[in-house]
Amino acid sequence: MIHRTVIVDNDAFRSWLATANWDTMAFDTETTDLKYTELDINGFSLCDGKKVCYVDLADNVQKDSIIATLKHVLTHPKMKLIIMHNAPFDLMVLHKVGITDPIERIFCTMTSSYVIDENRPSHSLKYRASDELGETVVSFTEAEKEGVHSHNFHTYAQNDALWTYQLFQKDLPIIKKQNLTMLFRDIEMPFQFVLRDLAIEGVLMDAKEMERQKVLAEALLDKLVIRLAELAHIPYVIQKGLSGDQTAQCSVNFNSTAQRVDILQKMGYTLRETTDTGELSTAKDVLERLRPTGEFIDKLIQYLTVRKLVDSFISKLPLLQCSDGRVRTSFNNTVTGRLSSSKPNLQNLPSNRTKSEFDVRACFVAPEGKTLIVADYGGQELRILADQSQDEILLDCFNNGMDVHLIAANKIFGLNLSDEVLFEENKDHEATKEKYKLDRHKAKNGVVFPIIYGKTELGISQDFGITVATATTWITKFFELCPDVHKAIKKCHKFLYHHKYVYTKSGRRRRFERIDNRAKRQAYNFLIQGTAADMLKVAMVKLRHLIKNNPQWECKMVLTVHDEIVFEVLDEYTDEAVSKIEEVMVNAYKLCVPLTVEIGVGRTYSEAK
DNA sequence: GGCTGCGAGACTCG
DNA sequence: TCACGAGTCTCGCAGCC
Repeated sequence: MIHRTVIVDNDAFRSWLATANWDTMAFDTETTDLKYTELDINGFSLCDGKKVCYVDLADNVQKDSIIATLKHVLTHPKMKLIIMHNAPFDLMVLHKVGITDPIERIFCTMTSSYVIDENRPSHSLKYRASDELGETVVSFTEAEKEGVHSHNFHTYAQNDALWTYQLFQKDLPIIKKQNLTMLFRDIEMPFQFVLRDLAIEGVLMDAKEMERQKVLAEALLDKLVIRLAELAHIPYVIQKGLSGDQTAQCSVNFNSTAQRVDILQKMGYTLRETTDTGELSTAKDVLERLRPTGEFIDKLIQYLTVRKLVDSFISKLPLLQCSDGRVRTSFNNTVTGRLSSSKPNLQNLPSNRTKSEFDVRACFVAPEGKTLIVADYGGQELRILADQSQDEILLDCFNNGMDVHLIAANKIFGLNLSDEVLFEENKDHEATKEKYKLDRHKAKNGVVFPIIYGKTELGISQDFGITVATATTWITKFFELCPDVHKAIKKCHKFLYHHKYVYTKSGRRRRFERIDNRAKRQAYNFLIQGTAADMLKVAMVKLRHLIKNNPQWECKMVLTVHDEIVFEVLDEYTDEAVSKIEEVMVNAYKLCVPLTVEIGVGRTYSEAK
């Protein structure tokens, strides 16, 4: 039977600690909000395996002295391990109340849950407590009903620490048994502090610039609606708002798929492609095919593009800006080991490669006196492919500075290029690369990656509007060029068939219940993407130490997008930081081929990218 | 008649 | 059945009060 206590004063907390086991403690916080700038602490619970306490800090006059005692505990050399569920969050709360440097030996039971079995329906504490510990779980809303000082709330909070401790006891031996220790202890746990720092920092957003673009975009959308209505012979009205602004409205909503089908058919267009459910599709590639037929399609594509931009980014991002002007996304550690970003998703900001007048990335900026640095791994996935497959041609390319995409284009499309121009150092390389830009791009994004990840000849023929026979030749030619890649993929499938899982060189696993063609594709993709994720995590842990050791830079990691890391740094230290960051990233992870890092700097994310 | 939840379709990124 | 991974928007329908 676990001994439960509720504590409201510092003396009682100290006497609870006097008889507690300091070696290993589970810790959990209760807060008022989820974002760093907005949150305050309501209390925290601790569990040493034998007893559990909840320390109630809401409206508590002794809050400061209790936090000081907590700081003493969490930074004390006697403390060997702090266990948390979703560690970055609790670490962030600690940081907010001034406990910035707790001991770094931690165990996150949410992360252990996913490295042990990424296929669980949920890794949340409540789900695990119910599913694995057989506990009856109460929701936060239910627990909070009678207030944060109620018995129910205290019990709820105590359970969080207790269950976290019990899950730790359950997970630790499994991690050892499944050889997940290196991945968990040496990559994922140090990485929790990187996630904490990202959650604390956020990235600064220029709300004025966002608003300026919004006004322009809304005006353009109105013009487009009017023109579309005219071309389709649909009546429209212009409505005047209270502040003198105008909006155009017509009876057709061009943003509705069903209504688009309707109006296009009325105008005499023939739609052929269908969606998954057999309905007629009006997706962008369908419209692109119709574009040469006139102004209506052209304007419709433009309308849909700008509509998406406004609805998903320009209108929504300001709503999620924190009180200090920064935007704090939630980073989630997911099935492939890659991070994902939500509320808001900052990993899918439009790239502005097409140089449109709207540039969302230009709204993400460095504070006054600072510069943004964007560092990304060049050809990361292909380098990992070279390492994983030990393909002679790929190893040769990367070790001797050859342009692998141009080589692929040369082989697949029969460009008849001389061997010399394939070297990046060659004087004619840049000109050749420019001349065959489209073929190179087509080989890279349309053929090589899709083939590696399992695209079929049918899929490729549909993408390019070519015959299946031609698509088959492309695939054959690619595998003739890189036969060891073909062998590696087959080897992966064979391993998958026997073991029902695959693993990366960092020991990260992905398990499959059913082995079918989809699982085969996912498995090989995982070997590459999962390794890329490990690489990024290792690099970011090392970069965190680099930044810590150079406080004069006032450098912060503010964002990461799969193969890319964004920093802000004091203007005068930009050059120094750039060279050190590059050095750390290039040496972060050992492959059989060298890693390269491309670095851009600028006042905005757009400039630096 | 209005609200909510959900699937579909579409689009953004690496 | 037909490259992998992610999140999120709007539309339009079903079900509920």
